[in-house]
Amino acid sequence: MNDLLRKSIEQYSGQSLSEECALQFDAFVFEKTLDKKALLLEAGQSCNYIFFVLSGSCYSYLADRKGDTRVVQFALEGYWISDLASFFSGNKSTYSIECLEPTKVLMMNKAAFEHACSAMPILERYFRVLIQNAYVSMQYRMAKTTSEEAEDRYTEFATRHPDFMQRIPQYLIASYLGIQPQSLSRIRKQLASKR
Amino acid sequence: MNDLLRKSIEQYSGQSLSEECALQFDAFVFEKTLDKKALLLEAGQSCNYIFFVLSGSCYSYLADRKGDTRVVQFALEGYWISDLASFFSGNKSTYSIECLEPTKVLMMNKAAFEHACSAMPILERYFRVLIQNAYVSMQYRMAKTTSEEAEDRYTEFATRHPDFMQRIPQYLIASYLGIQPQSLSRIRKQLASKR
DNA sequence: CGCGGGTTTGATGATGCTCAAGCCCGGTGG
DNA sequence: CCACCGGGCTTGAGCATCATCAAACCCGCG
Repeated sequence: MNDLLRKSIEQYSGQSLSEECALQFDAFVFEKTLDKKALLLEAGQSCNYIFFVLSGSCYSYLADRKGDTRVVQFALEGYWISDLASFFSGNKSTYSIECLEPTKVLMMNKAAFEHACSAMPILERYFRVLIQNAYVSMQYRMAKTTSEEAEDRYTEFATRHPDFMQRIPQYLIASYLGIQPQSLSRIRKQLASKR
Repeated sequence: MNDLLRKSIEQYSGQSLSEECALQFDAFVFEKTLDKKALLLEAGQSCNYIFFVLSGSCYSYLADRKGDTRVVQFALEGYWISDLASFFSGNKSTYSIECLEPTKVLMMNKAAFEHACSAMPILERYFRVLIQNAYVSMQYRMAKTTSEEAEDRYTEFATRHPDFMQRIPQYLIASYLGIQPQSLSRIRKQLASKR
């Protein structure tokens, strides 16, 4: 089993993963390598997999009414990414997922997910905690977004995710934060002159 | 067992609930009745319960840096509400929860939650799906909030939650949508004249 | 009747968007 | 090796949206 994944499982489940479970899990997933700009998922298709990023990076997004892309999530190594609504329901996905760099992912389909979860309680727990955390931080981010202004959102993002700043182009960060790339450029200029 | 709760469990878990499980579950929770404006939780305390609303309504909120309250979630009958980060971690809560009306809730503490989940797989599944759904719709709401403007957010909210509109004061809906009550008033005026 | 919470209305101003142009830099093809 | 191209970042000017400050209004309740 991949080391990043093992660490993730043990960290979030709070339990250690037996060799047996690790082997069993590996049978449920497979690996795929993608070029920069390749799509892991295209909006409108049904999303049949959840993806665990082994190396590289990607992001999910949707098109707003004007056709501009709005970033929903970034995923570097060690993150899961998918369109969960589509994955669980089988309906068409609303998001697309694109690679920012050459990327390696592990893929797991729904049947595998269900089997793995019911066969190994540690996994059921792992995914529950993972989603719980994601939900909690999303709720918090939402409250911040509606109450704070662009500059604060940017500085908070920058301090919470210094690793993202190095590898993700500015215009995508702007989109994620809900501001225009021009505005973000001005904000950065502001901040630079402040200190 | 309360009927609303039974329906909720059966709907989200996709399974029917045995009488035995129902009785077992009831042993894990207790009921409480609160006045309008009473607090189910005060920010800064640790949140020891998750609450299921049997009748009445309430909402969670936090104070932004200016001290204004920002609504995070509404809960009518049949909804769960809590500060999950605090509930699971034991840390101090960032949200407060207040009743909008005289309200009856079921309360379940963390030990009961863990026991119930491990004793009854249907519950583990129920809560996982519940949180999954909450996460998915939160993600979607986030994308909308950063891309659409106040009027669109309001009309979407109004059409998705007609039941909320009847019972929740405007200034709280405004807060939930991230706009000022004055602005919402003007938006409503606009919309009224449009048709 | 008067108080107070919630909603409305008006005037003004700030924040961030739009449209438009220029710049920087890495990649590609001649 | 250089010129060109294009994607991303920057800068400027004008404008729309929404926040802020302030006051009036409405209405249920003690």
